[in-house]
Amino acid sequence: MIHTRECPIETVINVLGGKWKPMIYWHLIESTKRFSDLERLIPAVSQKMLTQHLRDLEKEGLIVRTIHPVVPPKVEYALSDYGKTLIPVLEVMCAWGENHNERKSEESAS
Amino acid sequence: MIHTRECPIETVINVLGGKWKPMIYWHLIESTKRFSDLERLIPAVSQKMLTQHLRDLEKEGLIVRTIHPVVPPKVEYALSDYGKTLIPVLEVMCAWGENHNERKSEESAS
DNA sequence: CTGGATCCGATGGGATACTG
DNA sequence: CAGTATCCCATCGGATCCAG
Repeated sequence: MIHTRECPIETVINVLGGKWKPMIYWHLIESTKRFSDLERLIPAVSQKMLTQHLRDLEKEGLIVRTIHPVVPPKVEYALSDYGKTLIPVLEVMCAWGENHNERKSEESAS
Repeated sequence: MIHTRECPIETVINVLGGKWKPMIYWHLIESTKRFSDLERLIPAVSQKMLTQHLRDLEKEGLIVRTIHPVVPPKVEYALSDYGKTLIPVLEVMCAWGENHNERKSEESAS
């Protein structure tokens, strides 16, 4: 089978490109979170998008979804070992992004 | 003035998030390019999106647009000094993206 | 608590035609 | 050569309602 492999940079953008994916991922770096935790930590996200983005990240193998068979339902999301390999990438992106925001602030203040 | 500063990772995604922006940027790393060069190098991109993405990248200060007042028109696009600071970020993203694509290829081959 | 289903507006991007 | 203008469709994301 022939893979018309996409540009690797686009790959990263596809993986993190959803509106809330970076923030979801960011919170999971700190620790495992429940669905309701993420809702609380990211108040502006809708249930629909939170669910959808979590499914996307899971499908890419970056996070692990654990269902505890209890009542009421308890579902936890955590970075997979593989997902953790993205952390250094995030840090580099983050550093540049912060600098870029600084730059735009100064420019609008001039 | 208060800046509600966006997540730095989202900043990077906003800057590179257009469908063709990574590829445009990638080609400009190698050397200055004319509009028609980019059209030739990225055959699938429409004139509209190429123009729009180039304007976006210019607005962010990453590339410089130079108009040579000659007939026929000649316009060149080049990375700005500031734009070059993104190169290391791109390389990190690219490395991870390649690995991720590999991983998905293997998984679909199993 | 953790979703799924549905509807709807906003945005992104493609196709085509036209212009200095 | 290097665009601009217009129309159109697909996808994204928000709001709301429903369910195990």
